[in-house]
Amino acid sequence: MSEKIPRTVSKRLVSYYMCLEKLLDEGVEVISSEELARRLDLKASQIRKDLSYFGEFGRRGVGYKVEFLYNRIGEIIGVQKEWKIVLVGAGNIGRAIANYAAMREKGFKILAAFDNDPQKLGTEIAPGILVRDVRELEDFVRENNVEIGIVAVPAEAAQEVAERLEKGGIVGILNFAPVKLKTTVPVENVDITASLRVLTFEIVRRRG
Amino acid sequence: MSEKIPRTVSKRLVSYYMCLEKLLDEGVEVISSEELARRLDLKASQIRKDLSYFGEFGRRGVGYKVEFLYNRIGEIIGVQKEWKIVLVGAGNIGRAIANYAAMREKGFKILAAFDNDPQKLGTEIAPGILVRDVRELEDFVRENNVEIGIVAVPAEAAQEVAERLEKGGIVGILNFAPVKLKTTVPVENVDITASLRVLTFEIVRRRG
DNA sequence: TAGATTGTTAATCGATTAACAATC
DNA sequence: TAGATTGTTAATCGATTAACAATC
Repeated sequence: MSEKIPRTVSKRLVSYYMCLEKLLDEGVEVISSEELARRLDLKASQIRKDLSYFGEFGRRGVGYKVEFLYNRIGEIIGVQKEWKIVLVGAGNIGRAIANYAAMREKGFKILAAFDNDPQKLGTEIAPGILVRDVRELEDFVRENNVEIGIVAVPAEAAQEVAERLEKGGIVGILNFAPVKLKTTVPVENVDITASLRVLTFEIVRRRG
Repeated sequence: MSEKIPRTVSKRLVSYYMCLEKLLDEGVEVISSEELARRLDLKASQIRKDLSYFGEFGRRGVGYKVEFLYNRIGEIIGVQKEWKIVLVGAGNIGRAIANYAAMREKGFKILAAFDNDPQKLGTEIAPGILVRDVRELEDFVRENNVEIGIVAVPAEAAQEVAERLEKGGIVGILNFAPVKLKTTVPVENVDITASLRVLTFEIVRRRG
């Protein structure tokens, strides 16, 4: 354990966590790396290697206790606490995110939404989530110790929004705008059009 | 050119295409691999290597003609035609996708939406996109030669929907449900909760 | 021509996997 | 104990990068 961790393990660790959540739900108490690999379509040795970066969580000859491993991985990836979030952009995507119940259940709490459309200000984009003036963004983030900003504004506005989030003290950004944000904090991108293009490329490739 | 193409180039090729689109918009006519790399935060040699799998598109001592390269990559990744799409699931995410104007502009045409909620049937989820009964899904896909299915239903229903799409003759799936679909056709996944978890993992990692 | 930049090779780097000793 | 499965090493595989000859 405790070498340099490959960048690729982050995504897999998250997928282990989600799979263990499901197993917990199914009432499975112990699982082997082999069986977990089968479910995730990976190699068992890869799972064991990935876990070994962080410690020893299993029992030889037996496997992994689902609940124990779930909790350990949860600690590693930072699941324990509630994350405070602001949503910037109250358009279609913003509304979809705000109404996405699963997020709240999993510890992601959207404190407020922001937009620059006067028509939308003061309305509720989702139950309990008020739309505020984007000019208040920086102050709100600072005053409420918001940790994550979700950027759901048009591409042209995204970089500026990111900068204001950073100035407010945000520590991570989930970006839905199709631009590469220049920031010092980590950014995860969700780009639907790009995903569709990767998909269609794969389709034409298979056609030969 | 024409060796086996690394799986990682797909995503990059798409990002080259999107960047060239922007350059075209800015009126840039010629670009070097060095400058393109700077914009995409990659190494110039990687871009040249990636392109070399598909042919020779540049001019030594000069660079790449933006429009020419844009068109060539467009051909490679399958941009030329209009892709016919159905959307399954008329909830919040479905509605956001249906109303996402950029998709239509980029050649992704949603022919219809499907849901099992009687309340929604016959309504328009977006201008010109009717909500139909999910029981008609397979026939509709077959009759209209639909190529891509977007799955925006709850996790429990996703696998069944995927199977019906496949039976109808779909050739690719964009999946928003947090499950690993078992299919024979290519699938691209968009999982917002998973993206948030990868982001928060990165945040706690940087905190040390 | 001289300077610039490609296309491609070969070296490096990093990630995956097989194999197996340790051990429950 | 015998059988099973982990944790870890070492081998393999694949992807990135530096370097440079080709050439515009």
